[in-house]
Amino acid sequence: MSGSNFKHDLFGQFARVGKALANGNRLELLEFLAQGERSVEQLALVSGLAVANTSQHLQQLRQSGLVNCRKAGLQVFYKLSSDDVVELLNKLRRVAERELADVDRLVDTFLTVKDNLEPIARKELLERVNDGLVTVIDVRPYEEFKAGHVPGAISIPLSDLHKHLDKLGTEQEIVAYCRGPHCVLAFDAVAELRKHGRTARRMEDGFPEWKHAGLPVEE
Amino acid sequence: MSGSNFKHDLFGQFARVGKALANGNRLELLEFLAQGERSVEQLALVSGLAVANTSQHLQQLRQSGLVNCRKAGLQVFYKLSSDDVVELLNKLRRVAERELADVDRLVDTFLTVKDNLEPIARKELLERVNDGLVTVIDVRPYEEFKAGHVPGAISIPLSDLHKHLDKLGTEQEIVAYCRGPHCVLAFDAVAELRKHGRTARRMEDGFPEWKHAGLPVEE
DNA sequence: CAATTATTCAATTAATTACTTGAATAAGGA
DNA sequence: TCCTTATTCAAGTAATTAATTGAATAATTG
Repeated sequence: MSGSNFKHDLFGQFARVGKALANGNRLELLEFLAQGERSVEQLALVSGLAVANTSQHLQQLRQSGLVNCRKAGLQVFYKLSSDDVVELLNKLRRVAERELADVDRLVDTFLTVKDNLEPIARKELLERVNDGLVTVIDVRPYEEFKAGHVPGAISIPLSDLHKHLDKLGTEQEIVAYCRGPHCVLAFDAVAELRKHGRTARRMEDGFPEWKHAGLPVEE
Repeated sequence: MSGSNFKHDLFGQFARVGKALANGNRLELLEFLAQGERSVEQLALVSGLAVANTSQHLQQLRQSGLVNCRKAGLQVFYKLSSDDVVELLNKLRRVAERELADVDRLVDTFLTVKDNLEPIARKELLERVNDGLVTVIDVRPYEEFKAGHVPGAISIPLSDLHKHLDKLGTEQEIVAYCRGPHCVLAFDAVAELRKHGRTARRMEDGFPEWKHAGLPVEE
């Protein structure tokens, strides 16, 4: 029986799970799913992928056993299939962060996937703004800021960020926001700020969602 | 800097590690490397890949930070870059196994075999060896046996098993072990032995784990 | 120095994967 | 019943990846 291909099949099966982790978009979907159950549409929005494409990625994840789904009315909700998957993602993230930190052009301080992904909630931000604990910056183009913004926020379009760095102290936490969950302006702003030693996070979603949640708006 | 899509880069970097895990042959190489440092040639031999191909896989693994290497004379020795990698592999294995257990077509071939081949725990084995109740066979290549093995075990490389069948009586239980939890040598050996009417089981995990557990080793 | 050896490089081919597009389901509401 | 909506399917193209081959590097040995 020594000529068997059990071995080959076995590692092939392992690799199916590996393959599921081999694509940045799928990893992003998994990270969002780590926060809870989500519909296909939500996931498409947040990842910036086409719906059909998102659906296909999700099916791959399902076939490799990392997620499962339930249908509720018109929507299909996906979630991670077990805590093992969360742990697997954590390990993967740790290895990626630790190993790529030295080698790569992306400096260690901002290759922290989780921090970049875990934005500050709107309510928490509102409290902190009221207590004067954070500096909020609006990194959208000035026109959009003028049309309405989070109270107390200052306008620093991403392209001008470097000019305003000295205004932003290293003590107080900085929170950046932009157009919404699939806008990357705030991601890049946070990366830039961290590179210069500031403590920075993204705000949950973006201004449209802030306004839609009925929170105060300044014009 | 601000023109770059940081978010995209972030997950792209993250996926580099995922991609390294996306191929059965690379996973097999990693499993062997989990046992310790190995030369390219050794790895090629054990995995059945061409040397050039092995070398290329190893370079991919190195670029994703999972392994590193040192040159000693003519040879290049690769090893896992940290314990985090071992943990990552363990998580991957667990998730993959859980998935294999319920769903798949491979269930018919490999997994039902696996179920039939419930391994014997190391401690239990040790007791039985001491009481002379079992015959322990080491089915790894002779070189590996020579470098250290379970006390009292006899070396029967899988490829030679058929020649030694008559030595192995039908009365006493036979326990086979190999390199580790995903080395299939012992699986195949047990399958072969059972086919010939012997009572056979695998030992839990393999020799590296036995040694690591602080159990006695014979050289 | 020439020959040997282990490994890597470079170029080719075959296979797999990602994304897009437009159509098909399937559930719910008008 | 027909319309709308969320999701999936299927087909095509572009891009990436795996394996093979033969040549190129280095370190060692005779």
